Amino acid sequence: MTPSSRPDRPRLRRTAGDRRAQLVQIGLELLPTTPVQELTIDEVARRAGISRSLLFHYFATKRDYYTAVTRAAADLLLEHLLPEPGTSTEQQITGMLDRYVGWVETFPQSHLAFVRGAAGGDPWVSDVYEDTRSRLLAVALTALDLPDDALRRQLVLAWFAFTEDLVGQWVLDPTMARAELVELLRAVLDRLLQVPPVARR
Amino acid sequence: MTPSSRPDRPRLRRTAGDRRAQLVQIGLELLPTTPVQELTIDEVARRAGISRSLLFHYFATKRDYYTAVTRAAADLLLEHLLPEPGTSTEQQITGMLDRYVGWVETFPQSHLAFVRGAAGGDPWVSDVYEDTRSRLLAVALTALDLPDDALRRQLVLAWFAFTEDLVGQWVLDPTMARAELVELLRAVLDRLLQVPPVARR
DNA sequence: GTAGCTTGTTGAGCGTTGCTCAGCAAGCTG
DNA sequence: CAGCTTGCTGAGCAACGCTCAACAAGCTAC
Repeated sequence: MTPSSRPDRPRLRRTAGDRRAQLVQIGLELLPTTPVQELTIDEVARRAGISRSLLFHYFATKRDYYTAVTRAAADLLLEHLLPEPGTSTEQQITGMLDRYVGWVETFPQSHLAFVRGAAGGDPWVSDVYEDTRSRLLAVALTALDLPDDALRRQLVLAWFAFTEDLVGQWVLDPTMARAELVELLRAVLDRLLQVPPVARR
Repeated sequence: MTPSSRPDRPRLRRTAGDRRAQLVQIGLELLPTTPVQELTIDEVARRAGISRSLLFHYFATKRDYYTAVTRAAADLLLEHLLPEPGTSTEQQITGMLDRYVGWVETFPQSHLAFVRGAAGGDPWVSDVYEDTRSRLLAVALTALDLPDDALRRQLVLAWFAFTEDLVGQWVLDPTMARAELVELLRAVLDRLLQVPPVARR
Protein backbone atom coordinates (compact mmCIF):
# COMPACT_ATOMS: atom_id res chain seq x y z
CA MET A 1 0.00 0.00 0.00
CA THR A 2 2.36 2.71 1.23
CA PRO A 3 5.59 1.28 -0.07
CA SER A 4 7.87 3.77 1.61
CA SER A 5 6.10 3.77 4.95
CA ARG A 6 8.72 1.53 6.58
CA PRO A 7 11.43 0.92 3.99
CA ASP A 8 13.95 -1.00 6.04
CA ARG A 9 13.60 -0.08 9.67
CA PRO A 10 16.13 -2.03 11.69
CA ARG A 11 13.75 -4.79 12.85
CA LEU A 12 13.20 -4.28 16.54
CA ARG A 13 12.86 -7.10 19.01
CA ARG A 14 10.32 -7.30 21.79
CA THR A 15 10.54 -9.28 24.96
CA ALA A 16 8.61 -12.52 24.98
CA GLY A 17 6.05 -11.16 27.42
CA ASP A 18 5.42 -8.06 25.33
CA ARG A 19 4.89 -10.02 22.15
CA ARG A 20 2.53 -12.47 23.78
CA ALA A 21 0.53 -9.63 25.28
CA GLN A 22 0.42 -7.82 21.94
CA LEU A 23 -0.79 -10.91 20.12
CA VAL A 24 -3.51 -11.61 22.66
CA GLN A 25 -4.51 -7.95 22.51
CA ILE A 26 -4.88 -8.16 18.74
CA GLY A 27 -7.03 -11.24 19.21
CA LEU A 28 -9.25 -9.33 21.62
CA GLU A 29 -9.68 -6.55 19.11
CA LEU A 30 -10.59 -9.04 16.41
CA LEU A 31 -13.00 -11.03 18.57
CA PRO A 32 -16.06 -8.78 18.15
CA THR A 33 -15.97 -8.98 14.37
CA THR A 34 -14.71 -12.50 13.87
CA PRO A 35 -15.97 -15.86 15.12
CA VAL A 36 -13.15 -17.13 17.32
CA GLN A 37 -12.21 -20.12 15.25
CA GLU A 38 -12.09 -18.06 12.10
CA LEU A 39 -9.29 -15.87 13.30
CA THR A 40 -6.60 -16.53 10.74
CA ILE A 41 -2.98 -16.69 11.72
CA ASP A 42 -2.10 -14.69 8.65
CA GLU A 43 -4.37 -11.84 9.65
CA VAL A 44 -3.11 -11.68 13.21
CA ALA A 45 0.50 -11.85 12.09
CA ARG A 46 -0.10 -9.15 9.52
CA ARG A 47 -1.61 -6.83 12.12
CA ALA A 48 1.24 -7.47 14.49
CA GLY A 49 3.73 -6.86 11.70
CA ILE A 50 5.41 -10.20 12.19
CA SER A 51 5.71 -13.44 10.31
CA ARG A 52 3.32 -16.35 10.73
CA SER A 53 6.17 -18.41 12.10
CA LEU A 54 6.64 -16.16 15.08
CA LEU A 55 3.10 -16.62 16.19
CA PHE A 56 3.72 -20.35 16.29
CA HIS A 57 6.72 -19.66 18.43
CA TYR A 58 4.46 -18.26 21.13
CA PHE A 59 1.42 -20.44 20.61
CA ALA A 60 2.18 -23.98 19.51
CA THR A 61 -1.14 -24.25 17.79
CA LYS A 62 -3.87 -22.05 16.43
CA ARG A 63 -6.12 -23.52 19.09
CA ASP A 64 -3.66 -22.54 21.78
CA TYR A 65 -3.79 -19.04 20.46
CA TYR A 66 -7.49 -18.43 20.38
CA THR A 67 -7.96 -20.31 23.61
CA ALA A 68 -5.61 -17.80 25.19
CA VAL A 69 -7.58 -14.97 23.60
CA THR A 70 -10.86 -16.37 24.85
CA ARG A 71 -9.44 -16.79 28.33
CA ALA A 72 -8.26 -13.19 28.29
CA ALA A 73 -11.72 -12.01 27.29
CA ALA A 74 -13.28 -14.09 30.05
CA ASP A 75 -10.87 -12.67 32.60
CA LEU A 76 -11.73 -9.14 31.56
CA LEU A 77 -15.42 -9.82 32.01
CA LEU A 78 -14.94 -11.54 35.34
CA GLU A 79 -12.79 -8.77 36.69
CA HIS A 80 -15.40 -6.27 35.66
CA LEU A 81 -18.15 -8.17 37.44
CA LEU A 82 -16.46 -8.90 40.75
CA PRO A 83 -18.26 -7.15 43.61
CA GLU A 84 -16.58 -4.94 46.15
CA PRO A 85 -16.10 -7.21 49.14
CA GLY A 86 -17.28 -4.81 51.83
CA THR A 87 -20.88 -4.24 50.74
CA SER A 88 -24.09 -6.02 51.62
CA THR A 89 -25.36 -9.21 50.01
CA GLU A 90 -28.11 -7.40 48.20
CA GLN A 91 -25.78 -4.71 46.92
CA GLN A 92 -23.23 -7.24 45.70
CA ILE A 93 -25.76 -9.22 43.69
CA THR A 94 -27.55 -6.23 42.26
CA GLY A 95 -24.22 -4.60 41.54
CA MET A 96 -22.97 -7.61 39.59
CA LEU A 97 -26.19 -7.82 37.64
CA ASP A 98 -26.09 -4.15 36.89
CA ARG A 99 -22.49 -4.26 35.76
CA TYR A 100 -23.26 -7.27 33.62
CA VAL A 101 -26.09 -5.52 31.84
CA GLY A 102 -23.87 -2.50 31.40
CA TRP A 103 -21.15 -4.66 29.92
CA VAL A 104 -23.49 -6.23 27.40
CA GLU A 105 -24.89 -2.81 26.60
CA THR A 106 -21.43 -1.39 25.99
CA PHE A 107 -19.97 -4.28 23.98
CA PRO A 108 -22.97 -6.06 22.50
CA GLN A 109 -20.95 -7.45 19.61
CA SER A 110 -18.09 -8.42 21.79
CA HIS A 111 -20.32 -10.16 24.27
CA LEU A 112 -22.28 -12.03 21.65
CA ALA A 113 -19.08 -13.15 20.04
CA PHE A 114 -17.77 -14.36 23.36
CA VAL A 115 -20.85 -16.22 24.51
CA ARG A 116 -21.48 -17.79 21.16
CA GLY A 117 -17.92 -18.43 20.25
CA ALA A 118 -17.14 -19.76 23.67
CA ALA A 119 -20.12 -22.05 23.78
CA GLY A 120 -19.56 -23.09 20.20
CA GLY A 121 -17.94 -26.06 18.60
CA ASP A 122 -14.46 -26.33 20.00
CA PRO A 123 -14.19 -28.24 23.28
CA TRP A 124 -11.11 -26.31 24.35
CA VAL A 125 -12.92 -23.02 24.13
CA SER A 126 -15.98 -24.50 25.76
CA ASP A 127 -13.78 -25.43 28.68
CA VAL A 128 -12.81 -21.81 29.14
CA TYR A 129 -16.46 -20.88 29.06
CA GLU A 130 -17.40 -23.56 31.60
CA ASP A 131 -14.57 -22.52 33.81
CA THR A 132 -15.66 -18.88 33.74
CA ARG A 133 -19.23 -19.82 34.55
CA SER A 134 -18.00 -21.92 37.39
CA ARG A 135 -15.87 -19.13 38.85
CA LEU A 136 -18.76 -16.74 38.54
CA LEU A 137 -20.96 -19.27 40.29
CA ALA A 138 -18.58 -19.43 43.21
CA VAL A 139 -18.62 -15.66 43.50
CA ALA A 140 -22.39 -15.54 43.32
CA LEU A 141 -22.88 -18.27 45.92
CA THR A 142 -20.52 -16.49 48.27
CA ALA A 143 -22.24 -13.18 47.74
CA LEU A 144 -25.63 -14.80 48.32
CA ASP A 145 -24.22 -16.58 51.32
CA LEU A 146 -25.69 -19.89 50.18
CA PRO A 147 -24.45 -23.42 50.67
CA ASP A 148 -23.50 -24.95 47.36
CA ASP A 149 -25.27 -28.26 47.10
CA ALA A 150 -25.48 -29.76 43.62
CA LEU A 151 -29.08 -28.75 43.00
CA ARG A 152 -28.55 -25.13 43.92
CA ARG A 153 -25.48 -24.99 41.72
CA GLN A 154 -27.47 -26.27 38.80
CA LEU A 155 -30.25 -23.82 39.37
CA VAL A 156 -28.00 -20.80 39.61
CA LEU A 157 -26.04 -21.88 36.53
CA ALA A 158 -29.28 -22.30 34.60
CA TRP A 159 -30.28 -18.87 35.84
CA PHE A 160 -27.05 -17.59 34.34
CA ALA A 161 -28.18 -18.97 31.01
CA PHE A 162 -31.56 -17.32 31.52
CA THR A 163 -29.90 -14.02 32.32
CA GLU A 164 -27.47 -14.22 29.42
CA ASP A 165 -30.31 -14.88 27.03
CA LEU A 166 -32.72 -12.30 28.37
CA VAL A 167 -30.13 -9.55 28.54
CA GLY A 168 -29.01 -10.44 25.03
CA GLN A 169 -32.57 -10.03 23.77
CA TRP A 170 -33.22 -6.95 25.83
CA VAL A 171 -30.25 -5.17 24.30
CA LEU A 172 -31.73 -5.73 20.86
CA ASP A 173 -35.23 -4.75 21.95
CA PRO A 174 -35.42 -2.91 25.28
CA THR A 175 -38.89 -3.84 26.47
CA MET A 176 -38.37 -2.18 29.83
CA ALA A 177 -36.14 0.23 31.68
CA ARG A 178 -32.73 -1.01 32.54
CA ALA A 179 -33.34 -0.85 36.27
CA GLU A 180 -36.49 -2.90 35.81
CA LEU A 181 -34.57 -5.54 33.92
CA VAL A 182 -32.10 -5.86 36.74
CA GLU A 183 -34.90 -6.03 39.26
CA LEU A 184 -36.71 -8.65 37.23
CA LEU A 185 -33.62 -10.83 37.00
CA ARG A 186 -33.05 -10.46 40.70
CA ALA A 187 -36.66 -11.41 41.42
CA VAL A 188 -36.45 -14.48 39.22
CA LEU A 189 -33.35 -15.69 41.00
CA ASP A 190 -35.03 -15.09 44.33
CA ARG A 191 -38.11 -17.07 43.49
CA LEU A 192 -36.01 -19.76 41.90
CA LEU A 193 -34.12 -20.38 45.09
CA GLN A 194 -37.40 -20.83 46.92
CA VAL A 195 -38.48 -23.60 44.55
CA PRO A 196 -36.00 -26.37 45.48
CA PRO A 197 -38.33 -27.99 48.04
CA VAL A 198 -39.84 -29.62 44.94
CA ALA A 199 -36.85 -31.90 44.73
CA ARG A 200 -36.88 -32.77 48.39
CA ARG A 201 -40.38 -33.92 49.14
CA MET B 1 -7.38 -51.23 2.44
CA THR B 2 -9.44 -54.02 0.92
CA PRO B 3 -8.34 -53.67 -2.66
CA SER B 4 -10.74 -56.21 -4.14
CA SER B 5 -13.80 -55.07 -2.21
CA ARG B 6 -15.22 -53.13 -5.16
CA PRO B 7 -12.90 -53.74 -8.07
CA ASP B 8 -14.75 -51.97 -10.85
CA ARG B 9 -18.44 -51.93 -10.13
CA PRO B 10 -20.22 -50.11 -12.93
CA ARG B 11 -20.57 -46.74 -11.15
CA LEU B 12 -24.24 -46.31 -10.39
CA ARG B 13 -26.05 -43.01 -10.60
CA ARG B 14 -28.54 -41.71 -8.08
CA THR B 15 -31.25 -39.17 -8.60
CA ALA B 16 -30.47 -35.70 -7.38
CA GLY B 17 -32.95 -36.00 -4.52
CA ASP B 18 -31.53 -39.29 -3.32
CA ARG B 19 -27.99 -38.00 -3.33
CA ARG B 20 -28.89 -34.85 -1.43
CA ALA B 21 -30.77 -36.85 1.16
CA GLN B 22 -27.89 -39.27 1.53
CA LEU B 23 -25.39 -36.46 2.02
CA VAL B 24 -27.53 -34.73 4.62
CA GLN B 25 -28.04 -38.07 6.35
CA ILE B 26 -24.30 -38.60 6.55
CA GLY B 27 -23.97 -35.15 8.03
CA LEU B 28 -26.55 -36.01 10.68
CA GLU B 29 -24.62 -39.14 11.59
CA LEU B 30 -21.41 -37.16 11.89
CA LEU B 31 -22.94 -34.32 13.92
CA PRO B 32 -22.76 -35.97 17.34
CA THR B 33 -19.05 -36.63 17.10
CA THR B 34 -17.94 -33.58 15.14
CA PRO B 35 -18.38 -29.86 15.72
CA VAL B 36 -20.47 -28.70 12.78
CA GLN B 37 -17.91 -26.49 11.20
CA GLU B 38 -15.27 -29.17 11.39
CA LEU B 39 -17.10 -31.54 9.13
CA THR B 40 -14.67 -32.00 6.31
CA ILE B 41 -15.87 -32.30 2.77
CA ASP B 42 -13.36 -35.05 2.21
CA GLU B 43 -14.73 -37.13 5.04
CA VAL B 44 -18.33 -36.76 3.94
CA ALA B 45 -17.47 -37.53 0.32
CA ARG B 46 -15.47 -40.55 1.38
CA ARG B 47 -18.37 -41.92 3.40
CA ALA B 48 -20.75 -41.34 0.56
CA GLY B 49 -18.32 -42.99 -1.83
CA ILE B 50 -18.26 -40.01 -4.15
CA SER B 51 -15.77 -37.36 -5.17
CA ARG B 52 -15.42 -34.04 -3.40
CA SER B 53 -16.54 -32.32 -6.56
CA LEU B 54 -19.95 -33.95 -6.47
CA LEU B 55 -20.69 -32.56 -3.06
CA PHE B 56 -20.09 -29.11 -4.44
CA HIS B 57 -22.53 -29.91 -7.19
CA TYR B 58 -25.29 -30.21 -4.59
CA PHE B 59 -24.10 -27.65 -2.07
CA ALA B 60 -22.36 -24.66 -3.57
CA THR B 61 -20.40 -24.13 -0.41
CA LYS B 62 -19.33 -25.98 2.67
CA ARG B 63 -21.46 -23.59 4.65
CA ASP B 64 -24.45 -24.41 2.53
CA TYR B 65 -23.87 -28.02 3.33
CA TYR B 66 -23.64 -27.89 7.06
CA THR B 67 -26.37 -25.32 7.24
CA ALA B 68 -28.60 -27.86 5.51
CA VAL B 69 -27.46 -30.52 7.96
CA THR B 70 -28.15 -28.27 10.93
CA ARG B 71 -31.57 -27.40 9.58
CA ALA B 72 -32.34 -31.08 9.15
CA ALA B 73 -31.33 -31.75 12.74
CA ALA B 74 -33.48 -28.88 13.95
CA ASP B 75 -36.45 -30.17 11.98
CA LEU B 76 -36.08 -33.59 13.53
CA LEU B 77 -36.09 -32.12 17.00
CA LEU B 78 -39.02 -29.86 16.30
CA GLU B 79 -41.09 -32.65 14.82
CA HIS B 80 -40.35 -34.75 17.86
CA LEU B 81 -41.51 -32.03 20.22
CA LEU B 82 -44.72 -30.96 18.53
CA PRO B 83 -47.72 -31.67 20.75
CA GLU B 84 -50.80 -33.59 19.69
CA PRO B 85 -53.30 -30.87 18.84
CA GLY B 86 -56.30 -32.42 20.60
CA THR B 87 -55.08 -32.46 24.18
CA SER B 88 -55.34 -29.92 26.99
CA THR B 89 -53.02 -26.97 27.48
CA GLU B 90 -51.39 -28.52 30.49
CA GLN B 91 -50.87 -31.83 28.74
CA GLN B 92 -49.38 -30.16 25.68
CA ILE B 93 -46.82 -28.20 27.67
CA THR B 94 -45.86 -31.01 29.99
CA GLY B 95 -45.75 -33.39 27.04
CA MET B 96 -43.36 -31.16 25.12
CA LEU B 97 -41.16 -30.73 28.15
CA ASP B 98 -41.16 -34.43 28.80
CA ARG B 99 -40.31 -35.26 25.22
CA TYR B 100 -37.56 -32.67 25.26
CA VAL B 101 -35.96 -34.16 28.34
CA GLY B 102 -36.30 -37.59 26.78
CA TRP B 103 -34.63 -36.37 23.62
CA VAL B 104 -31.67 -34.93 25.49
CA GLU B 105 -31.46 -38.11 27.55
CA THR B 106 -31.42 -40.27 24.43
CA PHE B 107 -29.02 -38.23 22.34
CA PRO B 108 -26.97 -36.24 24.83
CA GLN B 109 -24.02 -35.94 22.47
CA SER B 110 -26.19 -35.10 19.53
CA HIS B 111 -28.09 -32.47 21.46
CA LEU B 112 -25.02 -30.85 22.89
CA ALA B 113 -23.46 -30.74 19.44
CA PHE B 114 -26.58 -29.14 18.07
CA VAL B 115 -27.08 -26.52 20.74
CA ARG B 116 -23.43 -25.59 20.90
CA GLY B 117 -22.71 -25.88 17.24
CA ALA B 118 -25.87 -24.04 16.35
CA ALA B 119 -25.29 -21.23 18.79
CA GLY B 120 -21.62 -21.12 17.91
CA GLY B 121 -19.58 -18.95 15.66
CA ASP B 122 -21.12 -19.08 12.23
CA PRO B 123 -23.96 -16.59 11.70
CA TRP B 124 -25.65 -18.80 9.10
CA VAL B 125 -25.95 -21.64 11.55
CA SER B 126 -27.01 -19.28 14.30
CA ASP B 127 -29.84 -18.21 12.04
CA VAL B 128 -31.10 -21.78 11.85
CA TYR B 129 -30.93 -21.95 15.62
CA GLU B 130 -32.78 -18.67 16.06
CA ASP B 131 -35.38 -19.76 13.60
CA THR B 132 -35.94 -23.03 15.41
CA ARG B 133 -36.28 -21.27 18.73
CA SER B 134 -38.74 -18.90 17.18
CA ARG B 135 -40.87 -21.68 15.74
CA LEU B 136 -40.84 -23.46 19.07
CA LEU B 137 -41.86 -20.24 20.75
CA ALA B 138 -44.88 -19.93 18.48
CA VAL B 139 -45.91 -23.49 19.32
CA ALA B 140 -45.47 -22.89 23.04
CA LEU B 141 -47.41 -19.63 23.04
CA THR B 142 -50.25 -21.30 21.18
CA ALA B 143 -50.26 -24.25 23.56
CA LEU B 144 -50.24 -21.92 26.55
CA ASP B 145 -52.93 -19.85 24.90
CA LEU B 146 -51.03 -16.65 25.58
CA PRO B 147 -50.92 -13.39 23.64
CA ASP B 148 -47.46 -12.82 22.29
CA ASP B 149 -46.39 -9.37 23.29
CA ALA B 150 -42.69 -8.61 23.07
CA LEU B 151 -42.01 -8.98 26.77
CA ARG B 152 -43.65 -12.37 27.06
CA ARG B 153 -41.78 -13.59 24.01
CA GLN B 154 -38.49 -12.57 25.57
CA LEU B 155 -39.34 -14.24 28.85
CA VAL B 156 -40.36 -17.53 27.28
CA LEU B 157 -37.28 -17.52 25.04
CA ALA B 158 -35.07 -16.90 28.03
CA TRP B 159 -36.88 -19.72 29.79
CA PHE B 160 -35.91 -21.92 26.83
CA ALA B 161 -32.30 -21.06 27.53
CA PHE B 162 -32.87 -21.85 31.20
CA THR B 163 -34.43 -25.18 30.30
CA GLU B 164 -31.75 -26.08 27.79
CA ASP B 165 -29.07 -25.38 30.33
CA LEU B 166 -30.70 -27.10 33.28
CA VAL B 167 -31.61 -30.21 31.32
CA GLY B 168 -28.10 -30.31 29.93
CA GLN B 169 -26.67 -30.26 33.44
CA TRP B 170 -29.24 -32.66 34.80
CA VAL B 171 -28.34 -35.27 32.21
CA LEU B 172 -24.74 -35.17 33.43
CA ASP B 173 -25.73 -35.19 37.10
CA PRO B 174 -29.35 -36.20 37.78
CA THR B 175 -30.05 -34.36 41.01
CA MET B 176 -33.71 -35.35 40.98
CA ALA B 177 -36.15 -37.71 39.37
CA ARG B 178 -37.02 -37.01 35.79
CA ALA B 179 -40.66 -36.27 36.58
CA GLU B 180 -39.55 -33.79 39.20
CA LEU B 181 -37.33 -32.03 36.71
CA VAL B 182 -40.22 -31.62 34.31
CA GLU B 183 -42.42 -30.38 37.11
CA LEU B 184 -39.76 -27.94 38.26
CA LEU B 185 -39.34 -26.50 34.78
CA ARG B 186 -43.07 -26.19 34.43
CA ALA B 187 -43.31 -24.42 37.78
CA VAL B 188 -40.58 -21.98 36.86
CA LEU B 189 -42.33 -21.07 33.63
CA ASP B 190 -45.55 -20.59 35.51
CA ARG B 191 -44.10 -18.26 38.09
CA LEU B 192 -42.18 -16.45 35.40
CA LEU B 193 -45.32 -15.57 33.54
CA GLN B 194 -46.73 -14.09 36.73
CA VAL B 195 -43.80 -11.73 37.10
CA PRO B 196 -44.37 -9.34 34.17
CA PRO B 197 -46.33 -6.82 36.27
CA VAL B 198 -42.89 -5.61 37.26
CA ALA B 199 -42.52 -4.06 33.88
CA ARG B 200 -45.91 -2.46 33.92
CA ARG B 201 -46.08 -0.55 37.13
C1' DG C 1 35.69 -3.34 21.03
C1' DT C 2 34.81 -7.77 19.83
C1' DA C 3 33.89 -12.56 20.68
C1' DG C 4 30.22 -15.34 22.04
C1' DC C 5 25.87 -16.59 23.65
C1' DT C 6 20.86 -16.31 24.05
C1' DT C 7 16.71 -16.00 21.91
C1' DG C 8 13.48 -13.22 19.13
C1' DT C 9 12.59 -13.64 14.34
C1' DT C 10 12.17 -15.04 9.43
C1' DG C 11 11.51 -17.45 4.71
C1' DA C 12 10.96 -21.40 2.26
C1' DG C 13 8.16 -25.08 1.93
C1' DC C 14 4.87 -29.20 2.96
C1' DG C 15 0.13 -31.29 3.62
C1' DT C 16 -4.65 -30.49 4.00
C1' DT C 17 -8.87 -28.44 2.75
C1' DG C 18 -12.35 -25.57 0.39
C1' DC C 19 -13.53 -24.76 -4.24
C1' DT C 20 -13.39 -24.58 -9.76
C1' DC C 21 -13.70 -26.33 -14.27
C1' DA C 22 -13.49 -28.87 -18.36
C1' DG C 23 -14.95 -33.04 -19.74
C1' DC C 24 -16.46 -38.04 -19.20
C1' DA C 25 -20.20 -41.43 -19.15
C1' DA C 26 -24.79 -43.52 -17.28
C1' DG C 27 -29.07 -44.04 -18.71
C1' DC C 28 -32.95 -42.26 -20.96
C1' DT C 29 -35.48 -41.10 -25.66
C1' DG C 30 -36.47 -41.60 -30.56
C1' DC D 1 -27.41 -46.63 -32.30
C1' DA D 2 -27.51 -41.53 -32.40
C1' DG D 3 -28.25 -37.89 -29.35
C1' DC D 4 -29.31 -35.63 -25.23
C1' DT D 5 -29.49 -34.76 -20.33
C1' DT D 6 -27.20 -34.68 -16.21
C1' DG D 7 -24.89 -37.30 -12.48
C1' DC D 8 -20.23 -37.55 -11.77
C1' DT D 9 -14.92 -37.29 -11.80
C1' DG D 10 -9.85 -35.81 -11.79
C1' DA D 11 -6.63 -32.44 -12.10
C1' DG D 12 -5.39 -28.48 -10.14
C1' DC D 13 -5.41 -23.72 -7.65
C1' DA D 14 -5.39 -20.79 -3.50
C1' DA D 15 -5.58 -20.31 1.37
C1' DC D 16 -4.35 -21.88 5.64
C1' DG D 17 -2.18 -24.41 9.60
C1' DC D 18 2.21 -25.82 10.77
C1' DT D 19 7.55 -27.18 10.53
C1' DC D 20 12.34 -26.35 10.29
C1' DA D 21 16.78 -24.72 9.54
C1' DA D 22 19.06 -20.65 9.83
C1' DC D 23 19.61 -15.53 10.57
C1' DA D 24 20.46 -11.56 13.59
C1' DA D 25 19.36 -8.24 17.66
C1' DG D 26 20.99 -7.19 21.84
C1' DC D 27 23.04 -8.59 25.92
C1' DT D 28 27.40 -10.18 28.73
C1' DA D 29 32.37 -11.26 29.42
C1' DC D 30 36.96 -10.43 28.57
